[in-house]
Amino acid sequence: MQINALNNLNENQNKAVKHIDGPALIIAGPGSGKTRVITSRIAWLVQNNISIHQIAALTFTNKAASEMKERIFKILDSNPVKYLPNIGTFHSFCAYLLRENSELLAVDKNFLIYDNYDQISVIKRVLNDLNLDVKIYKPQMILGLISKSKSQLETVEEFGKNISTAFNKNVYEIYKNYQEKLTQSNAMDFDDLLVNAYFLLKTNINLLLSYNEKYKYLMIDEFQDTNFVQYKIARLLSNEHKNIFVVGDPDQSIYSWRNADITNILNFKTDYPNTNVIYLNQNYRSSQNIIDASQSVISENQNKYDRKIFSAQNSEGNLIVTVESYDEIEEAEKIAGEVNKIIKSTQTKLSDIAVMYRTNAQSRAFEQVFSLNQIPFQLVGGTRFYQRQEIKDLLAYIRLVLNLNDDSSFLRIINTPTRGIGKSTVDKITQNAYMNSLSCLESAKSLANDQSNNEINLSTGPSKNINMFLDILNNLQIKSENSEIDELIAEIIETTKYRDYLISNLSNPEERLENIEELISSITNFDAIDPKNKINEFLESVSLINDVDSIQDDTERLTLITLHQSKGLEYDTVFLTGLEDGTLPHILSFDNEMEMEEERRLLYVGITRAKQRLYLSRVFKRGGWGKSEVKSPSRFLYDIPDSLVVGHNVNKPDKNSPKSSFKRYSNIKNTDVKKKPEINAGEKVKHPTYGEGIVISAVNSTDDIELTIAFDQNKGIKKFLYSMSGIIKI
DNA sequence: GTACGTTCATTTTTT
DNA sequence: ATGAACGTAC
Repeated sequence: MQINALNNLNENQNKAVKHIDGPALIIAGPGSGKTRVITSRIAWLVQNNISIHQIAALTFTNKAASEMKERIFKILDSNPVKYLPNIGTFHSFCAYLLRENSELLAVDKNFLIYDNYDQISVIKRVLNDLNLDVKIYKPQMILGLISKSKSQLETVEEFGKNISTAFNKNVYEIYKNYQEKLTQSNAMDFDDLLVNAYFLLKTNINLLLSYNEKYKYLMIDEFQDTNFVQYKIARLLSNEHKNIFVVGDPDQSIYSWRNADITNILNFKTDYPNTNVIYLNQNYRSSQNIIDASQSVISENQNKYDRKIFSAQNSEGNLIVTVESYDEIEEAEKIAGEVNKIIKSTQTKLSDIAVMYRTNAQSRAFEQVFSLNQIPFQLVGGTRFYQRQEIKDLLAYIRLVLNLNDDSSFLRIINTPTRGIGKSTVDKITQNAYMNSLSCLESAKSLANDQSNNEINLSTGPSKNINMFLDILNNLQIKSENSEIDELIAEIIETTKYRDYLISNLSNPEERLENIEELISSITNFDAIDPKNKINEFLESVSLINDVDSIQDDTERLTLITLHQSKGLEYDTVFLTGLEDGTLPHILSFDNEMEMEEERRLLYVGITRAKQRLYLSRVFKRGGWGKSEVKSPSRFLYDIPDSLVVGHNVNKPDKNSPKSSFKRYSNIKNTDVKKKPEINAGEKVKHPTYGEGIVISAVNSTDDIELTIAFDQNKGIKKFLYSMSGIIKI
């Protein structure tokens, strides 16, 4: 077997790759080739007669897993890798373990994986059952507490033991009911996958031994983002052979809100006494200027891993470019222009360019403007394909047909399309289900048919409608048993008149119909490991992978991606956008020092994705929910030295004043606002592009004046920030 | 009881 | 933009 991956490794990388016996901890900076080291090591092991099946490689994100598979695939030049369940995320690996050994658990092999949407729907139902206020017991927050407890391997009972406040007592009740509902629906949430896999291995010694025998070598990428359960699972899997090889960078830890635990790295050496620790501080990715900028940002953190990253490149590279725009549309337009310029004047391809942002909502403006400018792009995550209403509806039908206990799906589609089963009937169904420990479907069936037995009564109209719905389900079930999945979907659309519903009730019906077509083709083309189990495998991939938008690598596209998802990736040119206080750092981390440091690491991750060109973009005003807010520059921008930046630097106007005059964690003033004369409604003004107009209104905002101006001819009414607009009085 | 229009509040990151 | 909550018409 010809293996080329081991060429061109430096001394330390080589040492890491060839360190075979016992535990190894690789602390590596950005761009040091972490994934490359892992894949090279796998290749090297294979070269030394270890079967690829004896190696388990666990990653944190799907992207990382598929990247790794792709690389291994290239190195080994053969394709069993594609289907290997032992190279993947922790979650998919655990789901695999659980399904393989479902007979040891009290669960059906085809358990469902409840995603965030399903989880929230369950929590809301529980709150309804228990008569608790959604405003106080915010579902997302409750889920956070439950997740935290689970990832500490605490049981529900243990959670219940340590409660002092009335609030926590209710959280405990919610948690208990939540878990019961999941069990009843034969479903697991993301944390259950990990927890159950852990207990499965922990309590079945023979099983554990067999997996220790099976997986002789264990690799973990992005180790800084593992949580407690994941670490415990890793310990079990490496229990016998102790060939555990982990790679991580504490400065890139950005998932603490998901209970990622940095102490896993710190304790590693204690837990594995013979650990070989290798540091990789040389950066092979970025130019010196980019590295310098990243260092200047990260070095302001108190909790910093102390080390010096140095570049493998000789030249300093391009200066970092700042982009300043009026609002998010102009930001997207300027970046679109810059992208076109780069494509025209350099060798850079669209696939070498990424636009990154803090929150998914920020992708909207880019989608709009790039579509308009015919710049092909690929949206990673975002309002994901599988989160779309019409897709969720159809998947809910499929899920319910396969598993009648799936209450989340039942409640989603019981009246979608509307079929005369309104809120009060649904309330009765869930109430009856709660009181008699029934699934919602059973509850509905009994309410509609044997009314004598229940305290709750339905009148004839809703009863008839429920039975109509049950008939539809029955027919679909029969259909599902003797036809292909695309026929089932066609049948669903047919019998529910979903198309009519969609056209008359939802926005953008054409787009939604296209999405349904895409769903059908992606199911049809889905490559199942076990073809007989195709639909279940597909549903699992929908919950766990959720990433189809990013699989299309056949055409040249620019990438739109959140900073979180960008981890582990690299691009020739990176546009970091939304560098405003409140966006990055996000406003919700303002009063928490730890979270603020994590936001800083997030920017660090973003900066270090760039190889050659880095753009830092911010706006003066960002729209949210109808409203629009004046934004100050991100406080992090002030940490990047002037000398590294070309364009308008936030530091420049303040050049002579000492930096300490600037209060880091307090409200920062927009220093870029020019001194301006008064301007009032009714005055005549001139704009550089739109020409002459009349001020309709002039409203003072934090640091500026918001102008609404009506222009001559057909240019219409436009809004500006005075300091940015170039508007002059005439 | 249901459908449908209006109003009001919401406001991160992901497996 | 989206969903819950409320009011109104059938």
